[in-house]
Amino acid sequence: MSRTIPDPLISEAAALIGDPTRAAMLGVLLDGRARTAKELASLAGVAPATASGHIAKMTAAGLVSVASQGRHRYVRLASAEVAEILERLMALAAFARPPRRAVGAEEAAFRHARSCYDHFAGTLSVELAEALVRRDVLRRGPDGFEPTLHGERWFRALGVDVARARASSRAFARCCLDWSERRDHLAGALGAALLEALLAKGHLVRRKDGRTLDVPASGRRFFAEEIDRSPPRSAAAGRPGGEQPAEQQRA
Amino acid sequence: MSRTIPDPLISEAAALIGDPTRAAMLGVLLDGRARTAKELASLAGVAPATASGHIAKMTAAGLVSVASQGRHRYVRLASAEVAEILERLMALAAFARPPRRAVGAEEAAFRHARSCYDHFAGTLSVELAEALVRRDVLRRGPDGFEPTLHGERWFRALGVDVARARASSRAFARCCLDWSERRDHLAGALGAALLEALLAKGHLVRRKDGRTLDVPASGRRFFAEEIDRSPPRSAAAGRPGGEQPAEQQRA
DNA sequence: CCGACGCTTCGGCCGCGGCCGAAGCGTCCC
DNA sequence: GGGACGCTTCGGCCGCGGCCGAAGCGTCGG
Repeated sequence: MSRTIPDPLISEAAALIGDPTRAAMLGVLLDGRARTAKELASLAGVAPATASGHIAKMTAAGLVSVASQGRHRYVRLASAEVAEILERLMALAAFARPPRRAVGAEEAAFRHARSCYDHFAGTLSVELAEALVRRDVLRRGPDGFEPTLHGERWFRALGVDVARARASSRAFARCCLDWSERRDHLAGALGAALLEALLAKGHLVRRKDGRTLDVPASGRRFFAEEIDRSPPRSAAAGRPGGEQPAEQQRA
Repeated sequence: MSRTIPDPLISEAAALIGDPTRAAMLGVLLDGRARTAKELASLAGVAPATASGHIAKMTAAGLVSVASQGRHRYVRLASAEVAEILERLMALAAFARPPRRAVGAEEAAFRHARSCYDHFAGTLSVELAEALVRRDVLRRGPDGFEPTLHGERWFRALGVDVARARASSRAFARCCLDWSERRDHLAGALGAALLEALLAKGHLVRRKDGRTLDVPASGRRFFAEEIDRSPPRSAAAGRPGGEQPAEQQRA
């Protein structure tokens, strides 16, 4: 019997992602930053020659894009779509396998606040997005979220250039499903601008390696303020401050 | 340097999907129907022994689930999440590669109306979902769509048991991004019930093989009626980015 | 009870593809 | 110009994993 239309399409990209070395590289790139080929090689634990081959393949398949700059070649994820697929694959694996062991402080922090490609993800980001919807800063629209007029002021007050984000060629304010939370948070150009602003204001701080975002005191104040400003939606919603309350999920 | 947390998680599932034979099987299962191991073997073009091994691996990883029934073992996709990841991978491949050749009638029909796991997808489904939103039958809510009170009547008139869909353990009315359209359509328990009802009423007819859905005369009348009942939204419905030439409106 | 059938397990074959070191090319900086 | 550095290409090694046929187990039906 003839195979139906879609199969070779599916397997191509998946086979690329499926190699552990390439997956490690993509995992690194998930923070949205660009990396040189050598950096990726050492982070993934292979020789530069090997990494080079991987990068070439992933570029051809549209998973990553490369920018030459001097004698360096900077590699980054090709698009937010790629990032989202990677996040979903993580979600799949996390729920298919048993929860293994209790989560450590490292992983708790990672689930709490991290960067996903170029925007803000994790428990805290989901709570923020939901609070913004309750406060009528954001509304759900046909293409994800949409800031209200009142909401545009909120973003501007944070230092986000809403007009520039809207003018961007990419989706303006998509919603992105969080793998650890299974709830939406703000992505797209506006999400990226928001993360940028939160970093600039020092409410979030990137760790040097990895995607985990630390939440310093000023950030804890900020999020507590913004999230609690609206009627609590349920008993469990609170606790934005602590970054390692042994967030044990699922028995 | 130590690899960051997520990599092995990502590559596991992806490696499974990445094998062409397994991808072929998953592609077949994307129509939501359960298949016996032998059927899958012949559809994927391998010996039963080979297929058996693949099925075991995919089951362990939570990609498919198996139900023994007499001497048959029925295989189906494990969840709507898996189906969505597969659809997204297709989208990625379709946009990374050039459109290759002009789309044939086969593929045009496939893009127009097909089943995606257990719900209705394709151009027509996207148009229907958007029309239902315009007519206030559906609204966008925090977890995808939500039927209005008036909308519940609409669904019931079609023979959809809304209360049962809502009681189901799975997500009630998620929105699912269409790979060929890049726009949302109705998924989740309500989406599944809707497809069921449309098939029962004869507005859609499954082809024996593959996921393409044919739209007989009664269905064409139904969709024309339901979609046109609201003001047209704009001249060109699609995003300018991915133009599909000759989206022939099947006869 | 026996044969047909569906499925799985086992053993062995084989090829694809990841890996590296060495060599080559381009860029930068002294 | 020369050397250090980043990256790529090439050749060759090697192991993982997909594939099959044969054999074994369970189920169904006459």
